[in-house]
Amino acid sequence: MKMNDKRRIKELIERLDRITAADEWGDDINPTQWTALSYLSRANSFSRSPSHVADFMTTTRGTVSQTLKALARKGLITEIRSEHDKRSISYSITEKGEKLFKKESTIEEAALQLGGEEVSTLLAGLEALARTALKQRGYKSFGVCDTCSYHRKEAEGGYCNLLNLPLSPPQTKQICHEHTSAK
Amino acid sequence: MKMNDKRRIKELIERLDRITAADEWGDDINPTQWTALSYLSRANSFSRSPSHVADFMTTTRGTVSQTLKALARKGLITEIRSEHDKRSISYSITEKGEKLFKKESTIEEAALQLGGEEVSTLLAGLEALARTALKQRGYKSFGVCDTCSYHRKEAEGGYCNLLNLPLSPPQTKQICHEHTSAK
DNA sequence: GTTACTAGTATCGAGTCGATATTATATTTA
DNA sequence: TAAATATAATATCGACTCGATACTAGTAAC
Repeated sequence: MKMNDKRRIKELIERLDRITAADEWGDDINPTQWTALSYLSRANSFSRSPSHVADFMTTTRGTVSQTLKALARKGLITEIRSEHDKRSISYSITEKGEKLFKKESTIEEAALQLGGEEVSTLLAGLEALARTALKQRGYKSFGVCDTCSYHRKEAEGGYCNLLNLPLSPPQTKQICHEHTSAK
Repeated sequence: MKMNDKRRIKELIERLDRITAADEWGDDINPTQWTALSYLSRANSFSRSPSHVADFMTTTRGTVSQTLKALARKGLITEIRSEHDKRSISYSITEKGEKLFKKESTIEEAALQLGGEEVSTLLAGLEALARTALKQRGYKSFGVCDTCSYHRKEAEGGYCNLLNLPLSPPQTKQICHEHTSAK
C-alpha cells in the first residue's frame, strides 16, 4: 500500500461525511439527531434502547440520552417503558418522524452518478474497512438479521436461534444489536 | 444499482466517520478542531484563511472563526495578518500543533489490514464519489497542486500558471483552494 | 467619494460531547 | 434474605459546534 493511501481514505470519508452533514441541518433536526432517528427506523424492537443507540453511534449513554430526549420533544419518537425490566426503555419512531425520510442526501445523489461496477467495488471496500475497524475496536456490528450466524432462513421469513423467535420477512431486514457475522 | 446500495454507502461513511471521531476526542482537542488543524498542516500559504478552512469543511466562516480561535488559544496555530490586505489572516501550525500528528486513526489502522487491490479500488471509488458530490454542490475540490490544470511540471518542482509562481517539490504536494482538476 | 463588496468576528440559542454523579431497578452472593 | 454489586437511564457541568444574524473594518467599483 502506498504510504499516503490510508490517510487519503480517512480524509475522503471525513470530507464526504461533512458534506452530507451540511445538508442535514434544517428541518428542525441536526446530523446527530438524524443518525439516531435513522437508526431507530431500521432497528428491531430489541435494539432501540438508549444504550443500543449509544453503541451504534460510538458515543456515551449520557450523550445519546439527551439526543433522544430532544427527538421526543419534537414528537419524532416516543418512549416505551419495558414491562419486565422497569429500568429499560425502547424508543419508537412516530408518523411525523417517518415522514422526514423523503429527501435524498448528497452522497446518495452522487452514488447514482457512478457506474454499477464502481458502486459494487466501493461498497465492498467500505464493508471490509468497517468490518476490520469494528473488530479492532471491539465494537458490535449491528448488521441485519438476514446476515447473522444465529439466523435460520425459513419458507416465510426466518428464525432467530439466539432469542428463539420467529421472524417475519420485514424483521429479517432489521438491524439487531446481537448481530454476529455469519462466517 | 441495487435500491439500497446508495443508502448503505451513506450509512457506512457515517459510521466510519463516527468511529474515528470517537478516538479523536482527548489530547485537549476535538474532531472538528482536528480536521481544521490537519487541513492547515497540508494547505499552502494562499489557502490558510478562515474562509478557506470554512469552504473546505463545508461550514460557515463564523463557525470556523471560533474553531480557529480555540486552536490558537491552545497554542496549536498562530495567526499572521496579511500585509497588503489588512482584512485577511493566514494561520500557521506551530511546533506544538505539529507534534499531535503522531497517532494513527482507527480508519488508517483498519486500512492497513486490507489487501493492496482492495485499497486501490476503495480509494478510486471514494475519489469518484467525492468528485461527483463536490461538483453537484458546486464546492471547490481542494486538491494538491500536482494534480491541478494550472500546474506545469518542471525539472525541480513545478510552476503555477494561475498565480505565476515557481513551486518547490514539497509545495507541489500541498492543498490549494484554487485547485482545478486537470482534465 | 459614496456605494458596494469582502474578510473576519461577536453573540445567540439549541445541541453535541465526555465526565461525573445520581436514581432506580436487577442480579449476585454471602 | 439481606447486603453488595451491577446495570439502565438521567441530570448536570464546561467546552465546544453550528447556523443565523448583526456588526466592524478594510477594499474595490463606479
